[in-house]
Amino acid sequence: MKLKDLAAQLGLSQTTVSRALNGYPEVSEVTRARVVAAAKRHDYRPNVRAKALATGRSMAIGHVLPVSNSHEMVNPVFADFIAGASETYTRSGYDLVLSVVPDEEQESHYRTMASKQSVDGLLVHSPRPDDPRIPLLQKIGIPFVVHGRDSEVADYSWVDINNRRAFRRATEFLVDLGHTRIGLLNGREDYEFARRRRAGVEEGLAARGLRADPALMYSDEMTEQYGYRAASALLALDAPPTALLASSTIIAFGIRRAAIERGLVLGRDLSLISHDDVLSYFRNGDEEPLFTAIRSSVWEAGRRAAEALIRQIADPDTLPQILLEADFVIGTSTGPAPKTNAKRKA
Amino acid sequence: MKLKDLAAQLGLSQTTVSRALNGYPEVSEVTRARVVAAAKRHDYRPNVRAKALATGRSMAIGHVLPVSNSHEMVNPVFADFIAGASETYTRSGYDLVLSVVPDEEQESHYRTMASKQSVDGLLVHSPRPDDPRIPLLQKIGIPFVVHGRDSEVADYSWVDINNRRAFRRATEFLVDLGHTRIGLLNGREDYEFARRRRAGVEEGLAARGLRADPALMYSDEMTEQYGYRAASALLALDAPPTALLASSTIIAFGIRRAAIERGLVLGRDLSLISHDDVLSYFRNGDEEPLFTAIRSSVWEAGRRAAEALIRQIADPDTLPQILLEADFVIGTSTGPAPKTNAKRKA
DNA sequence: TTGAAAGCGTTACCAA
DNA sequence: TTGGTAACGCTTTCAA
Repeated sequence: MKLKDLAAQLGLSQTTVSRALNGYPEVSEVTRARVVAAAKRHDYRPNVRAKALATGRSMAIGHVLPVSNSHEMVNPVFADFIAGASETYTRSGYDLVLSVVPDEEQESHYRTMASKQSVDGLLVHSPRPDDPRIPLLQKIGIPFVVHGRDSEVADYSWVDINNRRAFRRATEFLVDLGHTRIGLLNGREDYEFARRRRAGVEEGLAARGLRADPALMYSDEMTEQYGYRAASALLALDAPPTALLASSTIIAFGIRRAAIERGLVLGRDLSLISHDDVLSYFRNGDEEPLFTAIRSSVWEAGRRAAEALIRQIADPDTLPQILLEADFVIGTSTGPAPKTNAKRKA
Repeated sequence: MKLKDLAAQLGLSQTTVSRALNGYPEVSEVTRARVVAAAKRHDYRPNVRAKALATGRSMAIGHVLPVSNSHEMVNPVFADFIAGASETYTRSGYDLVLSVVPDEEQESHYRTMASKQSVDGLLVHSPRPDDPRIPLLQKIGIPFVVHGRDSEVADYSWVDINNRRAFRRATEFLVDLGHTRIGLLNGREDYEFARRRRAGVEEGLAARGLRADPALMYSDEMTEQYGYRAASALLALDAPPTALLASSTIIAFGIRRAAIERGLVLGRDLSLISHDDVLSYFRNGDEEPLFTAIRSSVWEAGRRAAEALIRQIADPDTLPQILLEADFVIGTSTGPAPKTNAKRKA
């Protein structure tokens, strides 16, 4: 059933039917009611492609997920973020066009999307410092919202986690448990989020009168192997850390492996806190565990980003804004610092 | 730059330019070369919407992810599956249109997609037994591939994990470690995958001369709370299980919580194997840990599903087929059965 | 308040 | 091997 047929059925012109269905004011209410009823009766749905061509709007929003080829893997937080966004899009009649693209093809992919005109707006994930995608999109003039941000001051709309505060809080939490040697297994510090996390750790230590020990701080691509190797190195030190902060779940897997190998029990011999981690809880035994809480937060962030983007598409003069700065830390296997420093063997 | 402009520039008709660019044979190679060069020079990209309208093909494939409202959450395996699919789509020029839809709106959502004609094919996730979506799609006549399957015999193309064999193997593995009381925290057994998992466990026990104990088998919506409550109940038994099989990562979280609360150490006091789980490894210390392996498998499954779907779109007469029956089990915190049955207190 | 007709940017049919 | 022109299904301008 297409517009033409429907119009013929009703003895009206396509124009009128189109207007009636799209809520234009210059249609008599009597006519509109008739049209709407008929449309419902015949289960008429406009062909989106034709509509898109005619209006110039595709009613679709693009999300481009970067995957590092080095470890071909999707960061799990994206799933919840996208789910939240999708929910909003569906409600507003937008489609979500997802593409998973290797890091190095990001920029060309954005160009393609823009010139194909297949989406009305874009959601940018995982920005890097001075990310070239951002000026590119600004130049192209396509509305976009960034999940994360590429620098301290950002002149675009973004949604982010308060990485600095989260890691500061986690650090203070550990110090208050009695830990004094706290290691950080960070992501690559040429990413803004990683810099902010490191800054948070340093602030937290300073706030408790401790100094950051560079020997306990690692930074690299977030892989399981990295977590394993770095943790192994740290645990082999004469004065090994009693607590570790991991910048991702994946890294935490590696840490876990290293700990198991040495016969260490997490939470007793070694405390572990991992951001965007879903393994365990600060608050043991709560009915609403933290891992549910964080996933909901990410979900919510996706929702807000989507809303902002839709608003921006509708009104391109919308000013850039901070949409959400969620504040959470997820803990896994934390406990007080052990009384002795004795290294254990597997 | 549109086709018209490009044609004008070249002093050719739109028809010829279009043909040259789309690889039609009836264009002289000289002309084609000229056209291709000019297109590249002007960075010409056809408008996908116009193309879609003209061809009737939208070059997009829809994935509809179900979320249960009860625990608003996305199953993490979808992320890898979709990433794999996306990779394939991108290479073939397809877009991936993702929608996350509450369970109860699935069917109407599929109808909408079909009548909007916004996608050329669909990927169906999480089928239920006698899933109404499947006859619906068959009736509509839109190509689709199912991630999972809704019954023992399926007359459509699907990709799935060999749930039965995986759980059978896991069970045998545990028995061989000396476990005799093995609990199962299954998903809802009105899903085919859960039935198959249960069958696998029963087969595994039978193969080792043991009988399944219904008192050790639970089945419910896969939530953390369920995992916690069921595990707590099991661990409070006079003869508690020494090993548990969890049907999902989320359930394993709950089990972990229950175990911690009772002071049990996983892998020593209680063995835990969880399907689609990424927490730990059968093969401790391997350089390629199993959790990487499983994610790659799921990724690969997505890739294959996508390829099959594209093939089916190109040739609607393609016969339904089984595309992959991946065979793996992921273990977390497994170890030999404890010598004593003494219950420990937290 | 309604309708005719001209786009929107392609592809595809039919002639040349 | 090329080109003219009618679709594709809708919106939107302009007239009535």
